[in-house]
Amino acid sequence: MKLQKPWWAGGGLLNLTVLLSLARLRVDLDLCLPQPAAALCEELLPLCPTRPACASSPFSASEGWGHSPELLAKGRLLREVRALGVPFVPRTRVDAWLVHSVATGDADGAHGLLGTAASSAVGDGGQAAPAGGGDPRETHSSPLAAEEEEEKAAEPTAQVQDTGGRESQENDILKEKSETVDHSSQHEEDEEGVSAHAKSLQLGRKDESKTDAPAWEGGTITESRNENHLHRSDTSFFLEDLFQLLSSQPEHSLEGISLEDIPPSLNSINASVNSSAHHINLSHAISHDVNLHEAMLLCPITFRRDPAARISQAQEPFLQLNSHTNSEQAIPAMSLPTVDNQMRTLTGQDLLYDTDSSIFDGINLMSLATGFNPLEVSQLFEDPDSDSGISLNSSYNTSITKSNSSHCMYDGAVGYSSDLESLSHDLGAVGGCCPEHCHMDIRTMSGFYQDLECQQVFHDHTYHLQPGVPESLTQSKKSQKISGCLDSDRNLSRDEQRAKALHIPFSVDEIVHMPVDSFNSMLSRHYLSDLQVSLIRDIRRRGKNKVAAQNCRKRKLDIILNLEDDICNLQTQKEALKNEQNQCNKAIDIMKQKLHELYYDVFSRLIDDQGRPVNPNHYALQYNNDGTVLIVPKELVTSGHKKKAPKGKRKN
DNA sequence: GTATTTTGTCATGTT
DNA sequence: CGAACATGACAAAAT
Repeated sequence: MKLQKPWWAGGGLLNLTVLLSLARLRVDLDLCLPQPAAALCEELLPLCPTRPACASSPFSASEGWGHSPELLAKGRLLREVRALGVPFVPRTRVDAWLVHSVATGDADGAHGLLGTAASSAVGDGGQAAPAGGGDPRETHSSPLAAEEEEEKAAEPTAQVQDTGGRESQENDILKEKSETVDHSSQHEEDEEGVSAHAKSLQLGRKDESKTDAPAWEGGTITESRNENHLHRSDTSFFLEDLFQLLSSQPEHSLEGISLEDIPPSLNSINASVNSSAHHINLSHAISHDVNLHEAMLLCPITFRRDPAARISQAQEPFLQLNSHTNSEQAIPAMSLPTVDNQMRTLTGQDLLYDTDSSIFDGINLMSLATGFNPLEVSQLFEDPDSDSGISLNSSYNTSITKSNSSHCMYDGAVGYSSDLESLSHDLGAVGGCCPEHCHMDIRTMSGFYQDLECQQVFHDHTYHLQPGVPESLTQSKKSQKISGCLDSDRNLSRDEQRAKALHIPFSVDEIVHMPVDSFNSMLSRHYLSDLQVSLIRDIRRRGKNKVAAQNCRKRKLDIILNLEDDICNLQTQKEALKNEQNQCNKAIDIMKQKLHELYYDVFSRLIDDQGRPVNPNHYALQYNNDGTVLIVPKELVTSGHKKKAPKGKRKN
């Protein structure tokens, strides 16, 4: 059951009203409806009057809904609901919404469409309510509606105080609406007869509202709601809920709540919403479900690592708001003061707060629908290492059950953390190494938490941290505290640990660096077992070998560095030799050129017997050892037959 | 989670 | 021959 990314996720306008309602309905549908019905719910989403696309005037028929294809499509979809076999029961609120949606616009079209949908429902034996039977304005005209209005005017203060109050109020409103609908329905019963099924549904709704109100006081709001959601098996109920929720949010917006009562983090959302959709009052939505996950998430953020966290300013009101909600419920789960729990919670905060708020709502609503504790579900998202919700779930259960036994606090967290497991592994045994340490910490912190008992939500498992302490410091202290059990042993080398285990009365340094004579005399002077002597010799051997290895590596490194230096020197030398070679080549070229010029100069001065100039191409100069120079034909020179020039010319 | 570096250790050879 | 040392190889820890 995974909430897919919806149409609103990418936009700047976050319609929480629709978001929350649809998220819940999707959960419900996924749980209870056949798949086509859930898909149909998806199809119905765009029809939401508060959707940004038509949010400019959600209930203005002339702008958004009068003659709108959405309305016609809605009628088509209503027919499809029935065609899918979903026992859709168009109760008065659905009809009321339809009528209300088109009341200011094309009433005829609305009635026509409504008649189409309703008649289809009637044809199936469903309860087809008259179009005007459930008109909210008519409902409000009733005495009960008047009371509702009065309550709405009188209750904002209570709504600001806690989210549970808002929920209970909402439930009261729903109940009263249901009762109001009942009144109208009873009139309809006389004419058309109300199905017992619809009655049971309404009774179920009443029960739900009855159980919800005290539920939060008892700290089991999620459980009660879960039960209700799980017991919902009638799909028509949810389809009606869809329409009801799509339509009722603007009507039931809690006008008494000002934006100041909304945390800044949500005010920003509200501001963006208000900027583009003036008719959407998000107060109701915000006070409805968001606070549930805020209650679940914000309290632990007191210890957030990042002081610049964007929610830091919003925490305090929620701490007070939600502590009532969770404190009683959370106490059984509080006895998990494990480091890893804290880490998980904190990292989970980071994760969760960087996550789209829709996921929170999804979590929360999933929890409502599936029976998971919100914390439990959130932990599923908290654990970055976990790829299995099952394992987390089991871990959670383990921690709860074991912590209830009030034994060593570490017991409850055994299943939580691979880190802790590894730590325990390194310790040999956490409880074995420093149980006193752990219990001492718990005892010393108990007073602190008694002070915070009514303020802190213990659910977050971070109660063992002192607020205000930066998490980085706390983490380091935590790791030090944990490793403190180990430090005495863990900082020792293996040989030192072995020597300590065998109670060898010498230090490793002594054993290793002692001269051989002293070493032998030391062994002879002390009565040592063979095991001890063997270990001492091993320690000495390993210690010396360790030093030797270090020296060897150092030496090797030096050799490498020297070789690198040699390479550099040789490269420099090579470059110098190359330059020298180039200079020599240049000198040779110059000399060749001069020789060539001289050659031709000599031939230019030579003449043969007839007084003609000697062609240098046919003759060459031959230098003899005695210093004489002969003019030799080239063919004789090349053939190796060195003969004196027959002409015996001499250089002038 | 992987790749690289550092470190400790062992086996073996040399001095 | 034994001790000390040197060094390659390997694995574990650290980065």
